[in-house]
Amino acid sequence: MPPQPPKALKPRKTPSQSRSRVTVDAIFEATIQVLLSQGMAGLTTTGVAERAGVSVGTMYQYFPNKQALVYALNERFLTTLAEQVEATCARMQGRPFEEAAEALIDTYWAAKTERPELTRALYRSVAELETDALLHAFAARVDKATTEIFCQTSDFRSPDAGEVNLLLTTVIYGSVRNAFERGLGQEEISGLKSGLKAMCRAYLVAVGK
Amino acid sequence: MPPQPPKALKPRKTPSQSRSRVTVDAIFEATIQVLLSQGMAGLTTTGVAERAGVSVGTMYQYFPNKQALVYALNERFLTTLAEQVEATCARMQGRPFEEAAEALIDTYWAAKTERPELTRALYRSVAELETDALLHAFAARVDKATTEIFCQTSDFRSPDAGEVNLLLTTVIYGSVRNAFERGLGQEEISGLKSGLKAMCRAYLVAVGK
DNA sequence: CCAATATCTGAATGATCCTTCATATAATCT
DNA sequence: AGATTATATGAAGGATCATTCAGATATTGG
Repeated sequence: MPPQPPKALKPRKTPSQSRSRVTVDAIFEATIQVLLSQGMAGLTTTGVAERAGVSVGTMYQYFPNKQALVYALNERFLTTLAEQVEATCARMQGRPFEEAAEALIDTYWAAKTERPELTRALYRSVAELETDALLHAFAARVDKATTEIFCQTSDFRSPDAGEVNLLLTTVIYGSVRNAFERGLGQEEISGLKSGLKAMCRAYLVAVGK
Repeated sequence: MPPQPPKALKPRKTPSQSRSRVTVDAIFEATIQVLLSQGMAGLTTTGVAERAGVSVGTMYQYFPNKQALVYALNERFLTTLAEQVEATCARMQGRPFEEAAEALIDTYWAAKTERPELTRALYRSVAELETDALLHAFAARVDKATTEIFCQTSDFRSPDAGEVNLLLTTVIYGSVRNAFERGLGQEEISGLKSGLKAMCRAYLVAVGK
């Protein structure tokens, strides 16, 4: 594999007939399954194809290479997450930021908790790809949505709203991830969640208008 | 490579003569260099050996396989970090927790900032290994050190000290990591650092004795 | 029903690269 | 110095896989 530019990560062809849409879905689901059971190291094109019940060639009709597959998978989930965050922000328009922050935490948490093992697998898979652009775009999109909330309803005094926004986003996102990467029990996890909320609330109150 | 048990991750042999200690150091440094320039995907045994100026066979005298090499590298850094954390905790014995928390943040931050690119590379490399045990041991060691501080000097009321400790550790560690994974400028980074401190402080004050 | 188009197949190719081992050189010890 | 142990060499073996392509099968539109 050539070191830097993995050719292209973009899909090769978009399905037009319904049977190919089924195929692509099957490939995605198979990728998830293999990722869950074998991890990124055990993810082979033939393995995924077999699990999906299609031939390798079919895979290559939609994804130019293996990494494009994992890339697309992550893109899918990040897009969904971004939409959920935007929805939460829209719903929280005009509410006090403490509430908005809590709602954001709930949103992240729910998204990651839905399939915890998959969450961990995806976190790992991202590390082995050229996903900087993807992650950056996601971060920008989320920042935009949250900034609107934090700026609109507020007149912060000391640090400006953008800074607070970056801090909250970073802390929330990072903490949620870290909470997942430790192998914690259910009680500890939910304890962390409410603790994180309390922390954000305390900070906002201390620094707030 | 067999899916699950990567044979052993333990070193094969410990150097006894001084020339072999030099060799092992060279291998470690070469691993770092390759990791920095090619990433985990471009890390090959022959590549590392070449960069280190030794033959592949030599590498295999000290590491049973490629992953053991990366494992050992991470182990080295985590051990150093754990020692630094313990030192910080020892130094902070008896001081108010707000100060202790700030000192902890400084310690983490300094460790990660020393070689930022290496930090990112190691974060990524860990994802592709069976490092659960390693990370768990590290987490336990750090938890132990910080717990002593937070329990000793304090009589918390509502959530118990252990919970607060877990929360702080998770938030600090996760936030530092996330701060690194965004590609931020120097000003934003240091803004985040002080913001994180303020947040921990606000939380501790709000919940504290 | 017949083109035209979309989708699928999977053996064969070829590249990569981890790992071994028989042999060589250097250090240490007695 | 001779024997023993430590360390180094790197070509060759062999396994794994990503990727291609020439040809088969299915769907659609006219």
